[in-house]
Amino acid sequence: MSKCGRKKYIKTNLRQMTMETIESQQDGSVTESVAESESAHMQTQTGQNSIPTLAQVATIAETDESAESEGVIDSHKRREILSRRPSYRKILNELSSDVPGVPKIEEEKSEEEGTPPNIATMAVPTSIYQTSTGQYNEETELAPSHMAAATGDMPTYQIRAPTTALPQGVVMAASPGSLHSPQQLAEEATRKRELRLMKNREAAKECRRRKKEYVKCLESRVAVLEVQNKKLIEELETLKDICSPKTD
DNA sequence: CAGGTGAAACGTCAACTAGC
DNA sequence: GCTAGTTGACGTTTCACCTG
Repeated sequence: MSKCGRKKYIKTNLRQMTMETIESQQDGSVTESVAESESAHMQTQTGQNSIPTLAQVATIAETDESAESEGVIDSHKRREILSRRPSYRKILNELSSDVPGVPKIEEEKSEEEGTPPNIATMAVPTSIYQTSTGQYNEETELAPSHMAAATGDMPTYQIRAPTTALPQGVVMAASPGSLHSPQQLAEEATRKRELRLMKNREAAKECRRRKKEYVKCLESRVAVLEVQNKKLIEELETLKDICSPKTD
């Protein structure tokens, strides 16, 4: 098995193991509350798109097993198993409204406002074009970064910070209807694709950052609840001692 | 020191949701 | 209905650490 294949295997199983762990810890005290709140969010926030129950997972897994034995892998079934959960921002923000100590995930402001340190400050032409629906989209040209940030062979691309006013040299791109030549159409398609990729790249980074924050938050919550649980157990023991004195 | 390994981060795709 | 945003999955790269 290749390295990637192994990692994939581990990742997939890790997810499954996590679900199993939550199930096996249902009788636990602290982990239960976390798992409960987690699953509650999964079920309440997404409605029909919520994470399937463990029984459902097991059922689907069984059917999958038989299907796989026949050599048929249904990607839709896989999707069902690995269905989406609500965004980390939502989960955490809801948690924060329930629990005062839980911080909210805020939009990156302080760090990301202004020019990021590794942005290449070369002049990049930025144009804004109007879509068919009348929306103004910012068309940011991709600029290969010549900074040391690029460690790999692939060039890294940086985003110019959007500006509210139309910058100099802004070109109101022609509407799709006015693009005649196939070359223009191809260029437009390429630009759109690059823009989409660039946006998604940034979105993925942001998503990962939120996920890390979310995990940290859950970990700290577990720590707090563990302490609470310990205290309550001690209190219970004390009360037990008081209520049932030894008859020596 | 070269090679193996695991973890983390990344870019991309695709499915999905929310907002308009 | 369309579009932008979100996120799981996957493949790749990079880095640190370990071992022979």
